[in-house]
Amino acid sequence: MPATKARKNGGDTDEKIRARNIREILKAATEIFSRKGFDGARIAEIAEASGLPKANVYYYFSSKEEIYRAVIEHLIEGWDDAFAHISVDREPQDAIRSYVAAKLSYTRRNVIESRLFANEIIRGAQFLSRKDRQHMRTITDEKVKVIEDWIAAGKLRPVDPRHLFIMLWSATQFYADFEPLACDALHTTKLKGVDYAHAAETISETVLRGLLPAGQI
Amino acid sequence: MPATKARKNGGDTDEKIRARNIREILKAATEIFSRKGFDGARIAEIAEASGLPKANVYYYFSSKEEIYRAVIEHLIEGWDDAFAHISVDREPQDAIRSYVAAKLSYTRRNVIESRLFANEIIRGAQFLSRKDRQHMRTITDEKVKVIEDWIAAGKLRPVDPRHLFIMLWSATQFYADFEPLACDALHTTKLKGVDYAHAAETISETVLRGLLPAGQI
DNA sequence: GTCTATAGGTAGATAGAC
DNA sequence: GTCTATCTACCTATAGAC
Repeated sequence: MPATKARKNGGDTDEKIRARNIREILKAATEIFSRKGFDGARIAEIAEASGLPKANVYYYFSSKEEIYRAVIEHLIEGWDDAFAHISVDREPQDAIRSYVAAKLSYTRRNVIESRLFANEIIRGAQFLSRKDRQHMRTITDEKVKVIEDWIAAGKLRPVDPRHLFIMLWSATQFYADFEPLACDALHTTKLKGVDYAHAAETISETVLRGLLPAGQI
Repeated sequence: MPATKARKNGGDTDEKIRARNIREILKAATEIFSRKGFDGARIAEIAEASGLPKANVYYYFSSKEEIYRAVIEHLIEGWDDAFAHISVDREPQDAIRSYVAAKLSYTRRNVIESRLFANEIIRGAQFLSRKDRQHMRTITDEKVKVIEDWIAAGKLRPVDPRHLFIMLWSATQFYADFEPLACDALHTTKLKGVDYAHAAETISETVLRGLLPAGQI
C-alpha cells in the first residue's frame, strides 16, 4: 500500500485529512487575523482553534505570512458577486437597488472576512497580489462602462461613475466594518435585520433620487 | 535652585522638556500605530522616531497601552469640527456641501489619524473610552435634530437622519482610509487635489439631489 | 530627568521521535 | 502525517548608575 493512500482516522485518505486540516486552519486563521490583525494573531491560537498542535500548522504552511496570504487570496473570490447586478440589460433603478441589497447582505453574512479585508487595505494592501488588484480594476472598468451607457441613454443624470461606485462601496461596507460606530449612531448595541433594511432603503432611495432624471421615481 | 526649575538643553525648563518629549512621543506613536497597529508597533521604534532612548519613553508612559490610549484620546478632538457645519441657522444645501468638503479636507490632511481611528473601530473600539463614545453619540443626536427640523420645515424630503449621516461619514472617510482601493478605482497611484474635489462634488450633488424637494437644485 | 544594561517572558519556527 | 520539546530571537518593562 503506497504511503499516499495509507488509511488513518477511520477511513479518511491522507488527501482528505490534508484538505480538511488546511480548511480548518484557514477558517480559524481568518477569524483570528480579522480580530487581532497580522501581528496580533498568534500561531499557537490559530493551531488551537483549528484543533491541531502548532507544529502541524507548520507542516501545512511554512510561515505565518503564508497563512495570511492564503486567507487574503480567499477573500477576493466573493468580491464581484454583488457587482453582477450592475448590468446593461437591467434598468438602473432595479440594478442599483439589487446591488445595494446584495452588498449589504454579503457584508452582513461575512463580517469577519469583510473586516479582515478592510484591515488589509488600511494597512496599505501590501499582501494583495498584483493579479488580485488587476482583477478588481478590470471588473470596476466593466461596470463603469455600464453606468456610462445608462447616462448616454438618458437613463441617469451625468455623474462620475468611479466616484459613484466608491460611494456605494463605502456606504454598504460601513455597517459591518465599523459596527461600533453604526451602533452608537443608531442607538443600539447590535445591528439587526431592520437596521440593514433601513440602511438599504436610505442608500438606494437617496442615490436613486439623486441620479434618476426628474419624475422617474 | 529647585530641581523642577533646573535649566537644561539651552535654557528650556523641565516643564518645557516634558511637554515637548510627550508631544514627540505621541506624534511618533500615532504614525507607527497607524501603520502597524497596536501589536505591530514596537516601543523601540516609537522611541527612535521621537529621538529618545527607549527607557525615556517609559519614563513618561508606564506601558504601551497607555501610549495607545493617549493617542486615541487625541483623535476624538478633531471628530466634531466638520459637524459644526450642520446647523439649523443654515440652509441644508449650503450646510451639507460645507460638511462634505470639510470632512474630506480633514481626512486628507490627517490621513494617519483617520486610519488609526478606523483601525481602532474595526477592532471593536476597545480602547475608546465610554466618555468618548458618549460624546460622539451626543453630538450625533444634536445633528439628527437639525436634519429633523429641516424635514419638518419642508426643506428636505423625509429621510432617516442617522443612516444619512452614516452615508456621509463612510463616503468622506473612504478616500483617506482605503486609499489603495480608491486609487485602483480611479486609475491613479496617489490621490490628488482634483480627486478630492471630484469626490466632494459627486457626494454633495448626488445626496442633495436625492434629498432636496423637486426643483430646488 | 537621562540612559545603559538586562531581566523576564513570549512567539515564530524547527528537530526529531513516533 | 502527528506531536513534544526546544531553540532562537526579540520585545516589554525595569533596575540602577549618572
